[in-house]
Amino acid sequence: MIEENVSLVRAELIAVLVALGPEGPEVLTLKDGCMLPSGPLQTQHRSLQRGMRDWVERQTGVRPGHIEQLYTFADRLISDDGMRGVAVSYLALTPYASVGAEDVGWHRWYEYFPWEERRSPAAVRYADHLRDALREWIGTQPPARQSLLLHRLALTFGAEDHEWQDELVLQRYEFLYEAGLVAEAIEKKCGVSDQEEAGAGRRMADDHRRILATAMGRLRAKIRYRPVIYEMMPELFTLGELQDAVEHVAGCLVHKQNFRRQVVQQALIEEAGGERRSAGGRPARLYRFRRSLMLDAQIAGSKLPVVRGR
Amino acid sequence: MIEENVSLVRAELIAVLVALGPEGPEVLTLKDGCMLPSGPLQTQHRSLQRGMRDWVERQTGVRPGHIEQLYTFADRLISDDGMRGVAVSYLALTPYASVGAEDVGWHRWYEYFPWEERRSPAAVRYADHLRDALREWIGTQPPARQSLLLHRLALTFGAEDHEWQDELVLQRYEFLYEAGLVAEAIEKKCGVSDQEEAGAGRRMADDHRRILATAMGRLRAKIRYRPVIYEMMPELFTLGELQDAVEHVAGCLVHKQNFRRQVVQQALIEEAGGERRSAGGRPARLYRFRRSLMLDAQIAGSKLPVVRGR
DNA sequence: TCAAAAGTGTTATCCTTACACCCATGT
DNA sequence: ACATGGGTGTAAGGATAACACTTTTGA
Repeated sequence: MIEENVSLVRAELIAVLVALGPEGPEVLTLKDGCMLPSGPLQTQHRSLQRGMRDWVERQTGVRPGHIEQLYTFADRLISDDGMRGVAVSYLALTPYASVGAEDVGWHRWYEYFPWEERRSPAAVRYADHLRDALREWIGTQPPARQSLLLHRLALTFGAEDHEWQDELVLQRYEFLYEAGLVAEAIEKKCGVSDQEEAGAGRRMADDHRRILATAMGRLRAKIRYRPVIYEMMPELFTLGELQDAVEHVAGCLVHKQNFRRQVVQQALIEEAGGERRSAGGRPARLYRFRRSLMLDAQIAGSKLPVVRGR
Repeated sequence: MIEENVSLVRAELIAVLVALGPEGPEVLTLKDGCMLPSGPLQTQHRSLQRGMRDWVERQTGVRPGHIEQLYTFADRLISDDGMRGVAVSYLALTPYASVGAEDVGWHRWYEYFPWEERRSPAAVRYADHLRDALREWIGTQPPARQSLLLHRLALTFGAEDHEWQDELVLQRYEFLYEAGLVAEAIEKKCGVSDQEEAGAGRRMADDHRRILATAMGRLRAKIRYRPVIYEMMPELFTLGELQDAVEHVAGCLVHKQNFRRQVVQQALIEEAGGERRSAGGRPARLYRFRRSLMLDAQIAGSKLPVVRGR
């Protein structure tokens, strides 16, 4: 019954698990930071999502919480066994959990995308440096393409009265890839991987870093209009910690007073009673996310004031 | 090299092509309105998107314009040949084009989701009727579930000071499906398809109507913050026609004066010179979308004032 | 002359932004 | 006493919603 030309494929499931570590968002990886948890769809898997959960738990012991499909793509290359692959990628958010297994661990996502961290002037300078490198590369391109490329540069990296838009993570990564400024592109071209070489940011296997970029962009876009940040918070948290979480994910600073007001106005969180004392400063009240409103939260949406300035 | 348990699957590509017909949005269908264009990924296809385009053009002769991936899911059932399927669905927008082939044609999407058309009081009444039917069904459910279901009803169908949200197309369809109020669910349960029976809206094969609902929800959400509506407009159009298009897609009315002002402020369109005279009334100026701004449009976004009231 | 649709201008309201300031604690 | 982070109030600015009104056509 199988028609001519119809290719059977192996379906690969790839997961980007994100949690908030002590110093910002981290991704769950295998192979010492080089791979995302992944595995083929198996016969016993009753759905794609189930299959993904299964692989993540088997490989890392971590249970994904909030799950969302990211993107599906076909492998560029035919693998050894002549079989083609279709990869379905997922984003999953979870509270921070320790992992035991060998070679499995959390890595700060700004290790992979250092130019996306813009909470300090030094970090912004790194992005500026990359923008210059890109501009230089554009100079080497056919003149006819240059004006379009420069425009694209302005839109993605913020220049000529365009603002830096934090959700364009994938677009920036792809631009750097095209310009040969990330390790994966260099290897693809030269055939060699000179270990820790010229490329910007830490590399990953295959197109896993591309998938990570997709996840990051999606998450940054989403926290602005859906209260997904709470999926990554511990049971109890202070408003300061919540703000910190948002700033780390968004990669930019937030106006404190307005943030607080809007968050409490949403009424998605409630005071838990009790406070947390940190080193120096007034103790902060503890809050908890109102789980009973999960349904509303999924549907209704809520915007966080991710704005400039402290 | 193939491991135990690893299932090979056939990858199916499914397309929802939407265009604006004379009386609102229409979907491109096969089999006299019962199926979406679709076909398996083939060896010669260089990417999923390419494969989808290929099938659409082969089956219908129509060229998809703006394309966007919707969702990927695994078939619930194993098909005759014991092979499992993974379906990747796409949304594509195009200007209205006539089709020649047999059994191929455009169908108004409100044929499939009559309750989503809310531009007239009569149409709103139909949605109200369905809400009542759902409430009745909820009464037959286990008491423990009822309060949750009622809450969900309020959120999705708008009740108890919740507003009707036009982008929740899928959530509403799924709710109706669960309650056995659409034809597909009735057939699944009884095993028979009594032709044009009790179910609300026109039925489709398999879960194609579910995919259509996903597409509709996505499109409705998107026109609010990205100027995708222009992908469906003809080369030249008047502001009135543009507003009509938005209203038909969103399924609700828009404030005329504010719509116009915001649209021209966006500066994404330009006057084309010349006017169009319709039956009665002052002739309207013609505009065209500034194709040179496509790049900005894709990235920057632009919001349309989709609000209540005429 | 009237209905119908295009097009312009102005006002009220709300939400966002920004700033100024007080409070409680550790050192 | 003062540095640090928590917490509150309030005024300026901008975007949106709503309204009233003029213009140009066909019947």
